[in-house]
Amino acid sequence: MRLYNTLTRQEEEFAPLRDETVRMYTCGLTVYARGHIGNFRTFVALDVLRRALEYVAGFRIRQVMNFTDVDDRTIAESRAAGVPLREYTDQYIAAFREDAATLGLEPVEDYPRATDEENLRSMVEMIQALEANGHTYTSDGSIYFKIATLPDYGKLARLDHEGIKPGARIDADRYAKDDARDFVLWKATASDEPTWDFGVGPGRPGWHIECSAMALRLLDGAPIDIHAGGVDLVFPHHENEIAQAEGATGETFSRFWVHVEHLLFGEGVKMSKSLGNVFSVQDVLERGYRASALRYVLLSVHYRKQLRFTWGSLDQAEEALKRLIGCLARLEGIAGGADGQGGQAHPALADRVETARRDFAEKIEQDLNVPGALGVMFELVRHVNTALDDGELGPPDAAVVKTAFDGFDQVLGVMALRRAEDATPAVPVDEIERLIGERRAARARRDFAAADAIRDDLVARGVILEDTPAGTRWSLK
RNA sequence: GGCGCCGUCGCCAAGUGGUAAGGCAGAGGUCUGCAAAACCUCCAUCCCCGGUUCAAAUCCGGGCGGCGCCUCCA
Repeated sequence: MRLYNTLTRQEEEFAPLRDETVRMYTCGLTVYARGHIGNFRTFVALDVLRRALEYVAGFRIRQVMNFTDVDDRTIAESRAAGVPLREYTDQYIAAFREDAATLGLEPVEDYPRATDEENLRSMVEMIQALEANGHTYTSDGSIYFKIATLPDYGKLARLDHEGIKPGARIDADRYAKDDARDFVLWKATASDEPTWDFGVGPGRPGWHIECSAMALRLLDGAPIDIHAGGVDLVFPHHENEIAQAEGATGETFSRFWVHVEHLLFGEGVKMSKSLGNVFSVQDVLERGYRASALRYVLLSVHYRKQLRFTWGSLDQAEEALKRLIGCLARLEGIAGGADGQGGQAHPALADRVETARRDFAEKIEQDLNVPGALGVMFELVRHVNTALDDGELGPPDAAVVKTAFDGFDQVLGVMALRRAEDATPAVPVDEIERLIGERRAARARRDFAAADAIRDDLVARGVILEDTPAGTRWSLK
């Protein structure tokens, strides 16, 4: 598996350090609001990374994704809502889980929250280690990281001191800092804010410390294999995570850094809560699009390129997906078909399938070239459809092809999602089947008006009927 | 002002030195009670200008355009 590593700005061969198990930390949401589809672009891309490492490269996975449930925003919003912080963030964690399931994200092994006591304690321990190593100073009760004490500070983002934008609002804190880029580790809190006191004085954690501490605590120490997140986290968040973890332990924090590019909305500005141009997964669903189409869109651009999202892209994805699912449905009709006339396998097709499997894996192993892999899959779709049209594809072939598609979807996770959606149609399945039976009878007595009425009625209720040589097939709009 | 990424058919998007994958849309055809699906055929020389090379969308230089980071942010 080759992966682009932000640390070296190069593609490198990846393998886990220990036990064939990938120890991966993924920055999750700050839960002051529902995540938007830009956030989920990252999460879907990292889900594909996880699946590729698991099903293509064959590694075991131990992945941690955090929830930042304490910061200026969460505190401010929960206070505005008149709800305790924990209770306030609970609802957005629940929303995340719902959206993640809707998009078919594989659950990761651990979803720690910053405010869980064992996590706060490990943050305090890390701060104490940093103090012991001389990387900190205190100002107005807050503890800061002094970047001047770490010679290779900036190695990830590659920003030098002169790169700081003149006039930028670099000193947002009320507290005095020695250097504009010094950052807070533990923030002395106002009296009416949540406060914890586990050894470095009363206060709350700075944003960056939680990830360093939780990654090392939950992934058995440095170095972890992969640390990932959206590109906007490169600086300052990930740079500061490195400073904290390496300043405290003296060891490399993470071997690989993977960053997912932004999703841009419409004419091309990033989707972000602060810009107010956000749409959630639920918003997309409410506009009548399917989650599977959204996942497809999110998948269809390489993860290191900006993805320009438009509503039209969902329409295109929907059509592409129908082509894919249509082929699968035909295949299953053959595989389970009573009219299967037996066991002649087609070596030419078997070769095609084998080639496609190999090419697909090759694309994925090349820094997750999902669009390229989709191309491979669609070429196979065409060949399979042709064989199907010519009646040259029997049950044994169908099974082989079906297995290949299942393999593709272990990585893509989009067909299974589609299937799950179709499993719960608005019209009960037995009613659909009864109506198909009635229509068949109408057609048999050449009462096409009645037959068409049944079909039209079902279309109006979101169910599409298609007549094939093997019988009538239904699918959801 | 500093750093970085990107610019491929009407739309989306792979390809990064050997002569342009795939999806959507479109045109014509086959099949079909109709419809749909499917299949076949057609549909680009890669933002511009220079350069390197036997050979460049792919490398180098210069433009033009877009976006991101430098500040909370996936």
